[in-house]
Amino acid sequence: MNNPKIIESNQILRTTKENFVDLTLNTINKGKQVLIFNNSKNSSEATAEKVAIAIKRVENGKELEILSNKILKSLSPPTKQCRRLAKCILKGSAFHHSGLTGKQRTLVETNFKSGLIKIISSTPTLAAGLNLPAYKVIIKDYKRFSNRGMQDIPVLEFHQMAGRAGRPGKETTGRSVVLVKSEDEKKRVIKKFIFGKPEEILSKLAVEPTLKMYLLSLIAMDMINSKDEIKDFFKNTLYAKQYGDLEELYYKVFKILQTLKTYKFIDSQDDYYRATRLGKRVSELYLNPDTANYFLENMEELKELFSKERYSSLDTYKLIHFVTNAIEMRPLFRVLKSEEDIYMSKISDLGDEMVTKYDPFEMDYRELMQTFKTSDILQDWIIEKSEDDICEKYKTTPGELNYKLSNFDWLLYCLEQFAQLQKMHFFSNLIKKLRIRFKHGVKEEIISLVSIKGIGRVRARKLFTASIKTYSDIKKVSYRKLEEVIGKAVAKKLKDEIGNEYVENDKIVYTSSKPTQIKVREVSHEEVDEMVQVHVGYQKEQHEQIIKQEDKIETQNTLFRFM
DNA sequence: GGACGGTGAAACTTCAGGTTGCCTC
DNA sequence: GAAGTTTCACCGTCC
Repeated sequence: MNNPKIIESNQILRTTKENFVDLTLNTINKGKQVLIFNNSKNSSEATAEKVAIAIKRVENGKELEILSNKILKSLSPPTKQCRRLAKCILKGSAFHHSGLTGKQRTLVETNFKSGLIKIISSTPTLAAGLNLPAYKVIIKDYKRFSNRGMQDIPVLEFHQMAGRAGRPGKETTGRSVVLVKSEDEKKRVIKKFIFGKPEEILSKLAVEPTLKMYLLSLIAMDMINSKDEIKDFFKNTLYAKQYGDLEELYYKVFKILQTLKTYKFIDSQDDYYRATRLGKRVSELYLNPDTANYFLENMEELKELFSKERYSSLDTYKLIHFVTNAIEMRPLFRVLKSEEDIYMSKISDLGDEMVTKYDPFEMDYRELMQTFKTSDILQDWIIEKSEDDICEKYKTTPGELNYKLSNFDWLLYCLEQFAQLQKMHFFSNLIKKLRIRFKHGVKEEIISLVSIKGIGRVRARKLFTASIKTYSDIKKVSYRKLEEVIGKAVAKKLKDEIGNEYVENDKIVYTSSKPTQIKVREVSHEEVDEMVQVHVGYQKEQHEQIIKQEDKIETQNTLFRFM
């Protein structure tokens, strides 16, 4: 292969797509670091891999090996993505995108800052927010796929990326390189991105869901209550300054106030608006009022679903599907072409049974398929499918899965709160249990085991399979047996803490006098219910106290602000 | 002649992001 | 628009 021809002109180097490897190697050979920006996750991984392959020798091999191991062990068992990243890390090259877990991202970021990692190939995640400067920035793609085909990224974003070059206080210069294919393209890029004007920042206040949320929270905090205060507030926003059309904004605001009233989140008297107790809670939960209303409207039906003697896994699926339909779960997992048939038949089999019925005027069919795919993924998580299997089956990544799980957990929490407010204690307990299952990704039968410190879904399943099903089983079982199941280190820790035997100088000591620091609790199925009951009772008590105080304050005619 | 494996061209598919929200120990 | 993946036709080899 010929050497790359690199022509320097202004701030742009003309080269070919393949030559980013040479550009990178040139820089790291001088002991400096490189950031490479790509337009897709796949591409950022492939780029990091290509660079890693081209690197023949690394400094700090031992430290990189340790880091590579940490990356690999950040998920148990490691996924394909973990293995790919760990392999790249051995050469000091890494990729960074939303598919990485939080832990992996932090490891990549901190070790790039410390200088151990020399190259990060990333999607635009790194351009915004994170302060990770490097001597050289390579913008491999300045176009990105959108609904209208490949489009130039915004000038502002280009500047964000290019602006990562140079490390203030450490170096006096930095270099940004953008890869183009022709002289004409080079001219266009210089004109648009280097000398062109960045886009104006526009207010999104008038976007209805946003406006609805903020309006409710402003009223709930008693920041604006009267019609005049509301008008005055919006008159002074960036939106009003930019668009000037206040009448249209006021029209929207008062239409939304009407909706919030219908939802019973606010009430009004003589053009004075106050949030109801429910409205305040919705605002505190930071939940979109439409979602809150959607939850509340369907509470009875959901409660019915679980009031039977025994509920089925299909009932749980219905609940998952119901929550998945909340706007906060958007964007949902995309349905691939090869999966369309699966979801079409799923919809024809189960569509009518779901709590949320399909309305073609509200949602398109593709999105409907996505609600089922997302529900399937969440369902697989709580029946203990491994992350690797889930990622492989649904073509997704651990990072995206975690993100969706945390969103889902928050929505379940909101649902649980509404159940409590409506005194549906049985239903609220059930959601609490489901939240434990989502937190750990486990079936109901091992909930009690994952409540023990140091026991996650993998170890809990191993214990359960070995007939060690409860806290007292752990206490009763011999250290040797425990060691066989979950390994020496964890077994020792558990026995030291909770067992009637502990390990000293590699010898098992039997005792009943060792001071135990019990950080764990035995929780059987029945006990989970009981604990939840106690907890609910306690919360109910607290809630009643708050209400009493609130009434007292209100009767004293003092402005009560629910913080 | 049929089964199998390797190869390469053509057709098809996919493509970024990730706050905050809550609770408890 | 580009890169990656899948599909398919074709060819050579082996039994």
